[in-house]
Amino acid sequence: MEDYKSQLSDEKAFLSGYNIEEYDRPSVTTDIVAFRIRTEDGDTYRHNSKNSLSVLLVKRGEYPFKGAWALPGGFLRKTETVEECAYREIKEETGVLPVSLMPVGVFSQLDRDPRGRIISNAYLSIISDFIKPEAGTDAVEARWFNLSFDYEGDIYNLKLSDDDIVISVKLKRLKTIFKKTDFEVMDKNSLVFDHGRIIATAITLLRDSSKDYDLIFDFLPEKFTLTAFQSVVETIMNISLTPANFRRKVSEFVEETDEFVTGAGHRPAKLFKRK
Amino acid sequence: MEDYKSQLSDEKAFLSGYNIEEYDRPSVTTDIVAFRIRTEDGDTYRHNSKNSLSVLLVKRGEYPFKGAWALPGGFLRKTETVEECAYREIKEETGVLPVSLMPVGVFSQLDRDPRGRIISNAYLSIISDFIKPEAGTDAVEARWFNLSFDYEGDIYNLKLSDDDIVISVKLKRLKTIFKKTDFEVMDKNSLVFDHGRIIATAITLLRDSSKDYDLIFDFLPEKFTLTAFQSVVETIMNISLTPANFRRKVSEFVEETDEFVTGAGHRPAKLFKRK
DNA sequence: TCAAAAGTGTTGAGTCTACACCCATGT
DNA sequence: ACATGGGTGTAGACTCAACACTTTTGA
Repeated sequence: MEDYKSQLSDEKAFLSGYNIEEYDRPSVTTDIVAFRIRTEDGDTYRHNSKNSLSVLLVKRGEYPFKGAWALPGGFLRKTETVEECAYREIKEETGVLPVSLMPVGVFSQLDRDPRGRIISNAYLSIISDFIKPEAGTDAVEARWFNLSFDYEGDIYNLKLSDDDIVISVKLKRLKTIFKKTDFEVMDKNSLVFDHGRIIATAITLLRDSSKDYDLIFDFLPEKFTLTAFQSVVETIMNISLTPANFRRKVSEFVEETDEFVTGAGHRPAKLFKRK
Repeated sequence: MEDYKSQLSDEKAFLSGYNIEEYDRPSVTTDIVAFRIRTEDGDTYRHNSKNSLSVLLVKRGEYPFKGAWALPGGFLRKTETVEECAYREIKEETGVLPVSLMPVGVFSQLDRDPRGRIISNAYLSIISDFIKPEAGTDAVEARWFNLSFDYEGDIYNLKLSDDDIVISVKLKRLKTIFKKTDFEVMDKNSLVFDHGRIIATAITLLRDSSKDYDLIFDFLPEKFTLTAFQSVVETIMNISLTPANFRRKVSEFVEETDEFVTGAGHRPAKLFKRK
């Protein structure tokens, strides 16, 4: 430490002569995989409504892949961190503040973008239906696509659909020395860039991180019924649970309120808060 | 999808006119937090040797911070992915192939490097003592520093030491909407750049990821005793375990061999393999 | 002989799962 | 009245921490 401090004036000289522009620099972007639980309407009397997990795609307004559906995202600016960039992009694109924003990984394959060397930092974002959108949304066409992500062995099938649009991606789960789950897209051209791979990685992270229920609350309003809570878990994990055991398991994470939901044609449900 | 395909020739025109150099681009580096279990020698008769967790630092040969200890790492090259860059750097610096290489996160604070806008992708690497170093090591001074990382409440203390050199960093654990554990360095100048923050994040990830024992095997040779296995877990997690229960818990992850370790002054220990 | 580590057995507390069962409601 | 979801109780299986105990060795 001492011999470094004695050289501070040399260091100043070095820095004033240093020109960062002389070195190779890639372009850096963020892409955001924004998740939302969409409530499907149907019979409301007696029956609870069903949920589905959806992800936000935007229609590209510019080349490359103009007109194709892709993840929202954009270039990193000079005066912001990567996290701030992700936050700004999702806010511009959806008009809402994301409840959470979690790093998914860095995607830097040489051929991932036809414009050249562009590195993407992917973020997982959760958008709550219970937070009102702000004004000032970008005028891009954005749609929530219902998502399914199933597997047989190492082969995964990602399906994004909204009305008549269906995007299907087949992926293979890889084991690498990089430990974290990684996927290889088997059928190219189904989703632009490497966005299929990014979404698959993000949904895997979402499922892994949901195990301690921490992320689950981000999909819920401040006060919720345990059935709503359970339904979000089931939707995300694509499993089904028994209510009796679920409510006991989560009891340590929630706190009763003295409010109830009535008018549903069955016994009123108590509202809970996060503990 | 269709209206995008009909525009392929427009897209070609766009791409041929596109000049990536016109846009802001940051410099991109990787920094590697390489961990190794160091066996401390002492009495060998009857007593098992003690382990300690250590991390690799290199003495900076260039400005800025010339002469200070820092994480190994370097700039991303044009023809490699971020992962390949991390792999190349750690190989050049230690002369060994890392057994694993796991992404820790992206560090992009505006003021993290005095040279200008430089984004670092941090990787956690595990170096096994049981893999022989290759030739062709860079001629930089590199040393393994013993690591301790304790906390009281939200305040964490990171200590790196080797012989007479002691580097101490005090950090605060943060709760953010970015979910993943993040730290803020409280006493600047103790470690150059934001390397204190990076190491704290990496050791937290190492401990979290060790819970399923997956990473633990990377510290071990192909065949090992259950006591050696337990000792690695204890060293990393900074806890102490009872052998009887440990061996039952890990039995599902390992497989017996018919070999034994003898000559230790007590009952021979059976060697196990990863299942 | 004996200290140290290797390894097995057991007990009691706690947790998890499946399922039976009652409660409260609005049409 | 009754179907539906809300909610509690409980028996048996399973898991886990603590600790007593036996085995094997080399100086």
